Amino acid sequence: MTVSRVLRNRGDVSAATRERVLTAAKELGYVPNKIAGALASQRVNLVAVIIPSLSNMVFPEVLSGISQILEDTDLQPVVGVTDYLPEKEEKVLYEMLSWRPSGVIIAGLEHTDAARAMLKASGIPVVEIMDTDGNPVDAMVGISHRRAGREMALAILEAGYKKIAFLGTKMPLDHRARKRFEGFTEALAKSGVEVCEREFYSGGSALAKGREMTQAVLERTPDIDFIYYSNDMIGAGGLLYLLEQGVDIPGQIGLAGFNGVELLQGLPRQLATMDACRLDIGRKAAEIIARRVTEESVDTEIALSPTISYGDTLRRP
Amino acid sequence: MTVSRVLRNRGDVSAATRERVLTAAKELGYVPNKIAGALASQRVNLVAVIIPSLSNMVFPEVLSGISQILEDTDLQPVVGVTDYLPEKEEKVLYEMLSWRPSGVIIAGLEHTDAARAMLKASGIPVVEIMDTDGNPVDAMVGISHRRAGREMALAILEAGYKKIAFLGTKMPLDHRARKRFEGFTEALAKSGVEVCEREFYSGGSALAKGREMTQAVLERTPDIDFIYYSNDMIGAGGLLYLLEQGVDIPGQIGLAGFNGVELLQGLPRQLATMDACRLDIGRKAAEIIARRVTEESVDTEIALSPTISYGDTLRRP
DNA sequence: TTGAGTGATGTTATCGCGAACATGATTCAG
DNA sequence: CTGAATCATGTTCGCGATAACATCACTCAA
Repeated sequence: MTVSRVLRNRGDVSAATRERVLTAAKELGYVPNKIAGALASQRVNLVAVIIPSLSNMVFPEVLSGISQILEDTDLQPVVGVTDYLPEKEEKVLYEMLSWRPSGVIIAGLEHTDAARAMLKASGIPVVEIMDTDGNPVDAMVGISHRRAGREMALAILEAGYKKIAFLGTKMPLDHRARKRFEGFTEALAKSGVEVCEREFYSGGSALAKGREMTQAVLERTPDIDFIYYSNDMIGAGGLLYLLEQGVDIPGQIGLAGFNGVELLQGLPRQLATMDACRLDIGRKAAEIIARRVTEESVDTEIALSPTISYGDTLRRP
Repeated sequence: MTVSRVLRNRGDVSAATRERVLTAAKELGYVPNKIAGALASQRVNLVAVIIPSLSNMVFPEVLSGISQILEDTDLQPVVGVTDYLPEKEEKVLYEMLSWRPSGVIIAGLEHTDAARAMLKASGIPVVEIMDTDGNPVDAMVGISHRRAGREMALAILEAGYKKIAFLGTKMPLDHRARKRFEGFTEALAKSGVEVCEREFYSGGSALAKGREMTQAVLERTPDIDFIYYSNDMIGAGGLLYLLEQGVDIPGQIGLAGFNGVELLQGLPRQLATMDACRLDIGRKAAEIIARRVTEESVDTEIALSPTISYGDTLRRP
């Protein structure tokens, strides 16, 4: 018992015994068994973080925001990856919940019924992140992708572009990309404009895909004057390709991506984009969990507002 | 007890009761408590994976290799990030070991004494990955970065380059980058060549840094004819910069990076590089853990051989 | 001198499950 | 028809810590 007190800095222990315990522990290479500790105390200092992918760069950044905040608490993030598959999300969630974490941060608002039920039944704080177009189980932090698509559409129209193409990922599973696309086409439609070309990819090097798709749509429809990419990586690929072709950007063709990834800073031209507030989303989500764990109550719906960065590839209004 | 048997598919349970249990569990939203299960069975199906960073792209790929293999077992990876800090590594390791995982996969061979002691004392399989220049606590899977540096040096010399610069990360904490650099300079020295310029960065967008540093060294030493970058991202930045400047590559200046990242495929020219076998490292490491957990004994030292890819930026021999 | 207060340490029960063994029912070979 | 094997289910105990309470020694004010 005294050992337990020393190792947790709890209760009164004389300096002498504390010292003895500490040296003995070091000597024996003793590592306390958190499993037993958690079972006895009914507390687990883990926060389940469930995201679709680690190779998207977006998610490591969210994670980094989460870590920043949790580092000042005794909570620890544990990551699960779903590969954008609802069934895998359900499985991962089940696995994580069976460890009785102190909270869950999960990407997206779309989950299987079973997953949603588990989240509700878990009795722990749940923050759904990235997206705010929908109803959260508990709390949510993110941006409206529909609005992001709309705003980009308006900026493009305002800049005078008319023949607009959309290049993106195959979207059945990426709801946020889908919502951006929907918002985008909606806003164009209101001005009587229709996307004149669209192309979707999956897998492969995004940069290379951006090139290929850009080339493909321009071959089919040479008079395109704007291309909206569903992410910056393929946008960067397209930008590199068009520059090589000697196309005047943003005069002849304008370009925009989405995410505001750091990578863009090294490109020959700054691609127009929209910041997805990734770091902030992670931080805010972690804050909600941290507060909730300490019994405070908090705002549960936070919609951040991304702003357009015009870069060098979209004429300013 | 019967419930336990049903939920773990162990022992005999009649189809009827199994059914009853399953429906009851679903109805109640029952999620078994792994904490108690682990405590009772002394088995935890987690594998601790400890890596320096998630934003390096190298590590997500290693992780993906690990996941691929572990998916066919009942093991699950749990990731800890150290930010290249030895003390944080120690802390993360301690935290993870206190959950009594079934195995540890940890990047690098350099750890604090305490960390090494914990690994030894843990009594579970430990695989140190990425690097083979040193002595593992238990098993190791990786490539020799020293040799990678040497081989690149030889290829460069063979191609006839003479004024060679090195651009990389600030290395005190990135031992693998350091070893590559050491192998590189060593091999050059054997041919009486010395690196004529070197520059190190930390933080920021790697692509942008690659540009800046390339510009900087060329301003200082305009007659450089080869630049070896410690990773592909800064190499890509340098490549983009030099192409903009209208430099003849690989005639006037040759370039090479390291890692073989997918990104390169979308660049205007293919950067010379060396594959770090990331996916393979992850797979092999996971295999070792999986085998060991099932009592099989396995090879414990696996050195993979990366090969040079000449791309378009290094003259072929 | 006393007894309340505090500081340091010990004791016991408990967390929710699984291992090991126990039990009762059924099957089946000889 | 019997005894052994098999199947289905139940019982008991213990995993390694913590919560809650208990104990004992000591201090100090009234």
